[in-house]
Amino acid sequence: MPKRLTRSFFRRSVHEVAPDLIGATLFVAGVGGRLVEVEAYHHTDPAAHSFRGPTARNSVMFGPPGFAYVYRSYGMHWCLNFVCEPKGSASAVLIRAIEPTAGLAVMRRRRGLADARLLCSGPGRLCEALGVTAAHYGLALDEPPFELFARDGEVEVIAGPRIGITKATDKPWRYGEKGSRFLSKPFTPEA
DNA sequence: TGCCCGATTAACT
DNA sequence: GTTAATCGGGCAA
Repeated sequence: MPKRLTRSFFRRSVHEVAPDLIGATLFVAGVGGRLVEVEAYHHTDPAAHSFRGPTARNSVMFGPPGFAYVYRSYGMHWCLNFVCEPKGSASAVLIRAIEPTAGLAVMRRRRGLADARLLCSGPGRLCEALGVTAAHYGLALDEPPFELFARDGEVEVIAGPRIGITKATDKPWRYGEKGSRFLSKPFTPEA
């Protein structure tokens, strides 16, 4: 039986937590699956929402680790992050893709899609499939409706440049499960 | 107050 | 490969 992840799991460097999340299991109200793609955002990183200091939108990032930071992207999608590092570090991990394992019927209905591969393969897509909205902003990740379990067994983690950003694009802070069919985009093979 | 643009997605050509 | 959809945050004025 996989071990349940508690808040202390997130009290480490975002660059340690992010790869450790690959292969972990996330459920939101019983719907979810295996995390196969995440990105790390440190407060010293120009691409991070917390880079310019606290605002109404990012305030939860400046709080203690183990809580959900949810924001609206492009005026139409929700994106889910896990706050990491000791309180005040304002660093978080963006959840980018999930391999669906539970609640497939619910996800298909919410997404209006049959193909399991496209249900959760992107930050906006997985929030729609899991029903994540502003209502989840600031909620603890070790309490309902969230359930998080550590990865069980071996997982091959690969890193690469982050997606959809214009700053610090050279940093290899996107992490994923090598060869997964559920990534939002494949990892480019190293040169 | 106004303007620009984004940690995206789906539907185009 | 390109682009519309869609709107709040952040910064300039």
